[in-house]
Amino acid sequence: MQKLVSVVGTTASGKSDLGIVLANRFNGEIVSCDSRQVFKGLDLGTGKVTKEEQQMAVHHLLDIVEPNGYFCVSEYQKLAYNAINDILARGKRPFLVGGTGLYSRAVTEGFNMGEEDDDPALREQINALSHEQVKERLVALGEDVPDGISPRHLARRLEKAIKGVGHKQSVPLYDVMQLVLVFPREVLYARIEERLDKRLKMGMVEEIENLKKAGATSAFLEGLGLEYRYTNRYLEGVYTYEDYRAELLKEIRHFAKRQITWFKKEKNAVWLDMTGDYEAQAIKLCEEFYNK
RNA sequence: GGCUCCAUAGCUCAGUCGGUAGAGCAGAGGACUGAAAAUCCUUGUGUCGCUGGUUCAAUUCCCGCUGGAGCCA
Repeated sequence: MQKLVSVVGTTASGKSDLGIVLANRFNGEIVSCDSRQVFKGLDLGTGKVTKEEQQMAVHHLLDIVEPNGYFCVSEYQKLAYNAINDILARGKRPFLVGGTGLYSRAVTEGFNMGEEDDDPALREQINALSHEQVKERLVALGEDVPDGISPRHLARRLEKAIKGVGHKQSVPLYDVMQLVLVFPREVLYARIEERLDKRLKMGMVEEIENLKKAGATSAFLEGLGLEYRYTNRYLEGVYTYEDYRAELLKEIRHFAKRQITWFKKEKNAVWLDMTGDYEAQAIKLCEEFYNK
């Protein structure tokens, strides 16, 4: 099995920078693993690497979807597999770098997603049902209904049950080592705040204002969450600037917490303490992994 | 200087017609295989400002004190 190093971590944990260091050190290329950076024009708000940084190492899977467009895990997985295999075929090393846990897991664990066709009509039909009705239908189909599952997840289960596409065993395609970048909580929160203010100063609000002018819908921006959702609301006059900043800051912290919860279950993971000499450690870990 | 109001969880506040108290937010933990920066779930003991009094019993009533807000001068 070919080797794949994956660099994950919370927002503002320094993934992009470390990715570039490792790619340069090991003759590698970066496969971005970020559900929002795939969109064109979402730059400051997603923390996308700059054009200059993209010169420092080859980056894949950035700017591949138009704003307002649809994108999902299965599509990501396909594209990521292609990018990784292409990099390997050219004798280089792939580095999966990004904070979208579901996407990275789809690749590192090899989710078996099959060839399920989108069925917007069915989804619409299910979305029209109440949470209780969805439960009843699942039970009627003989499916388990776990406690505390969110309405959206349950709806998706019903969609799968109706189509008869069950949960298939994952099939990993690569030998994976994952680096999970971690900061102590207080340090992370301070970094998040510092970075938000930096982005605001660099014109994040204007970026999103321009996206709106170019036709990005409120529904699209709202669905993206965080920077895009709250900046959109601010531009629509829902918040004062002060409340907008405070609210967004809080939501980014919540998001980071959810990411940590997710990463705690990652397999083949090494947690990298970012307050130490993490670059040297990461390089050493990669060397050991490649020589294994 | 006089009068009035306020003082309860990290924050904003509710409440106890006297039997030691509860919401929202924050914080913490968790779920999540085709929307994932999304979508959800769980979690609240704190000298009820301090002192004294009345009472079987006071955070709740009364006196005083301290701090804050307002009004009159």
